[in-house]
Amino acid sequence: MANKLTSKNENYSQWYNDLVLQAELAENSAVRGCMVIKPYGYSLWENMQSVLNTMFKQTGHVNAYFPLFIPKSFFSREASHVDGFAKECAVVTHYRLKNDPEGKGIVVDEEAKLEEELIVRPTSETIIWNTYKNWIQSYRDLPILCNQWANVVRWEMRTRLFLRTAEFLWQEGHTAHETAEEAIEETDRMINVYADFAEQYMAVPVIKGRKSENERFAGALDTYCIEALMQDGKALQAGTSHFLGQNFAKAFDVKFLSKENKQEYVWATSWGVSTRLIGALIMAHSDDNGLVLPPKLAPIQVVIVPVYKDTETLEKISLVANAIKSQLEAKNITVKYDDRDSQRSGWKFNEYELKGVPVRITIGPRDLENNQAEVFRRDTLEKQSLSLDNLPGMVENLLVDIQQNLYNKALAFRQNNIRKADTWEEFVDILENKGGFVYAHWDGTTETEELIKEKTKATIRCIPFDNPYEEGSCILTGKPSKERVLFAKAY
RNA sequence: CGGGAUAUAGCGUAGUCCGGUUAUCGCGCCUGCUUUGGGAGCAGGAGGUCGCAAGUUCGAAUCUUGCUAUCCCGACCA
Repeated sequence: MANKLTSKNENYSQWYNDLVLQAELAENSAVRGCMVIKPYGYSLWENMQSVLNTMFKQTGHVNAYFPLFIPKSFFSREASHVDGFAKECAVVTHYRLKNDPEGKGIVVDEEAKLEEELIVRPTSETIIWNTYKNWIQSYRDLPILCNQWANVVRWEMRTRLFLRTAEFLWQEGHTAHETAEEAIEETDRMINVYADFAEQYMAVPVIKGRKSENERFAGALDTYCIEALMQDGKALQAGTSHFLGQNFAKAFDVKFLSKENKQEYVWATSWGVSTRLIGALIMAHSDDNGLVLPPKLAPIQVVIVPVYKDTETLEKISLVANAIKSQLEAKNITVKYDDRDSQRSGWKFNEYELKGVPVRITIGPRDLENNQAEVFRRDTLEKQSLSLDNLPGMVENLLVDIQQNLYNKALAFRQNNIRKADTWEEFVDILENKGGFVYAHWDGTTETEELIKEKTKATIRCIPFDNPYEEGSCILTGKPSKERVLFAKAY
């Protein structure tokens, strides 16, 4: 028998890790902090990419690709950008190896030292703005609305599968606009696209808001984000959209001739989501039986498992199973019929639960006799026997139902885990004993934010957009405040 | 980069303090038979530079030194 997943109450971290590994999503690679995304995990990512691409196109964006390597000098043009990323960059210094003259294998050829070191992109603002400079002369060239699907490298000290790996996959959108208003509108548009994706496809409810100055992206004037709550009560930043102002335009000298025949710097945004979303998906919905995937993103939406004693029975079952498969596929449902003889049916039940397949259809001799099939839903673990006559329609509805149920469950969990705190004692008590988001007053200073982080490990996740005006006093310093902000311990 | 710990088969481990026959056990893998409606049972089998290097010793997984890697806690972070 394979290892059972450990109870998440005992060790959430271990639970998560087992889940990622056992559900065949990913594994640690030979390279420190990097991961191998296995076929099943990658298929999930491809589904996410496909939906996001559609949403990007609907909002007028196009895909493009920019270099992996960034000359070191580009990097240092925007001062706060360097500060933010310098400590975690992988650097290429040579371009050739040679045989060791002392016969000890392969060594770096010191003669092949690069004149200027290349940085493996931790994000692409600099190389893209250096390129945009050549694309933009007139207001007629604007806006530029490009997105890039790429890998990036950030040499983090501590890593975790999907949540924080040294190399990760993401998309990064980089846009250039004539006016600040237009750029802010774009920043806002994209955070809404991300929120819609998270809620409607991932079934993960998120809170949209603005980052505090301290948590802002390196080089941005404003950072919008979506924050999700995981089942262990920790928050996860699921996506960000930045209003970059004219910082990068000035650093890379990107000007355009306006309608008024004046040279002006362009206004910029950038926005991105990464494979971290897979981590969010895992931690938001899964249970001790394994992964629970929302039907809209699941690589396999329905699996059919035969139960049989002899090959003759299997043949009969296969006739029925393949017919059901075709009917479901006609409704654009992804179906796998697992008729492998090398695994027992009980083994398969567990396998597909572990992989989070939303619906399983079991067909055995009993079902053949009664013209029915057993339908199992992953989210509630409930089984019911359904007549074959209207099975495809029922399954189609079931998938919709599961998608909605997952969202409702996650939303209810979040509502139960947002608490207001009005005193420091209350604040600390919630963070230590209950977890989740704490909605509290803050005096608006970075010093106080840092102090709170030091004392409780909680950070300001965001200042929600729909925040009501409310007079109050800072949870720590007692200074006046006009609105509450969302605190939480975060991944 | 600071503090702590660990390294034994594909994975998880016993043995290390106190050196001594053929390195323990479970999962997984292979073969055969019986099984198949919730991770099958029995029988047999394959698989090891005990992280790397040097040293002490008649003898090292075990002791000493150096190196490397990984994990946990901090700092950092999508």
